[in-house]
Amino acid sequence: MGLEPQDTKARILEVAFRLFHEQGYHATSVATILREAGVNSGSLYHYFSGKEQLLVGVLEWALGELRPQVMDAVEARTADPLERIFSLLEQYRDGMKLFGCRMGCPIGNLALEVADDHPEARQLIHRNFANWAAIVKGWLDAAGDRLPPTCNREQLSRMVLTVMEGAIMQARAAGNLQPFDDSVAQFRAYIDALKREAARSRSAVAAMGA
Amino acid sequence: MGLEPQDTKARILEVAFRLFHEQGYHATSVATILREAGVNSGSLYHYFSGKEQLLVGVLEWALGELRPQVMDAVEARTADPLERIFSLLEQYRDGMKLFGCRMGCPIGNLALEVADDHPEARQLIHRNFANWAAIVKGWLDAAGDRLPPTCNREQLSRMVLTVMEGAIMQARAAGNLQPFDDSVAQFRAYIDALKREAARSRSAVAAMGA
DNA sequence: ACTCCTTGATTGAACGATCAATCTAACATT
DNA sequence: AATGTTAGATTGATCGTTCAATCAAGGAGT
Repeated sequence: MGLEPQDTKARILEVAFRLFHEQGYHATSVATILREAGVNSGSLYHYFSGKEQLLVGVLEWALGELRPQVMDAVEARTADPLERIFSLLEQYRDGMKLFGCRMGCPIGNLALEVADDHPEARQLIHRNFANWAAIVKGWLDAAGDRLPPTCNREQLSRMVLTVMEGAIMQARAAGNLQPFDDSVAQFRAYIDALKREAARSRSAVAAMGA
Repeated sequence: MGLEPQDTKARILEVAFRLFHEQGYHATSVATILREAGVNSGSLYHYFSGKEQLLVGVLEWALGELRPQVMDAVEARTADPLERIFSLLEQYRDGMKLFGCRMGCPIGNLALEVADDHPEARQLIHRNFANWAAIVKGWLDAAGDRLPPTCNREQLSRMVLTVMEGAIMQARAAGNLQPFDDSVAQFRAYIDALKREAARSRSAVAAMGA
């Protein structure tokens, strides 16, 4: 074929990622991956020693996809660092709406399905989460004194991920976006409270300086 | 046998619930359920038309277990309605710690694994969540004017579930409880902010009345 | 008390389908 | 020729499910 050498492996990874996202890990058969990727079993087992290592490969691949596929779009669309958080949440919301409140977060799904049984996969899921939260923490840092000086921004960045994953889970169960919107509304109320607290802190410092 | 008629069915439900929780739905084979419950396949298919209907049975059974197995313990241990929320979160934390950050919430796991494919199961998962959140909303209502009058308590009760599920997911991925504790700490900061706001609102009303 | 019939529960071997994985042979490029 | 890659039939195990047979228990009729 006229395809370059690494093309088959990339196609396997993309298809596997998509199918794991759509159906879950256990519900996705190797045969289905092969069929949809247009690849024979020999090729798959040439690149991956088994289904479990394919999962590992997918999670490693996902690590590199987060920034270009998700975060760059958010940063391009929204300049304000705090609003970027809600822009990110809205982007996941759009995805949910597009798929009829299905599928949700590909990493989150795998976290609950395979984390207990596959240590290597668990570690990579953790790194995907840490990667996600680290970018959000960058935005929180960029917010400077718009957040209170006492605010633990690493903690808060994890909270953002918590809200997103919990909100998605409930939206899937409900079959509609209301639990998602409710959670985001409450989280915005929290951020607003933090902003007001920071404003009081700033004016107190200003009064001190005067 | 000396066993009453419904004993076999109950044993199947309990074992299936436990195995779905430990391993997930797809990863649990009917054969394993049969073996661990000490039941033959014919008996299972006498009570349930298939694995999918067994899942439905498990979710219906879980509906009735929430209050006696989970919520009653919280209400007995903690009287203050707002603190009951954190007592509930701590109870799930204890469970996670006991199992080495594994398993997590049985309903949450099924939500992400089967909600898309089994409409009847999705609806029951939703009812389990709604049941959980409704009890929490009862506590929020009982908090009276310790929360701001503008506070949407139904929204907030969903937020509590969001925090728990998101926190559990990250704790499983990390293999430790820090993301869980971080999320709860942030949520406590939010509740504290709401309490302060309510206090300001009360004193304002008092000033009006004076 | 005795037999007959029904009912619901249980047994466990067996089924076809599908699972992940393996194998050898062939292909492409260098 | 050597190496890396692909083709695709094939393996044995396991999957969810079926089904004819068995068992225990309880009326109904005599």
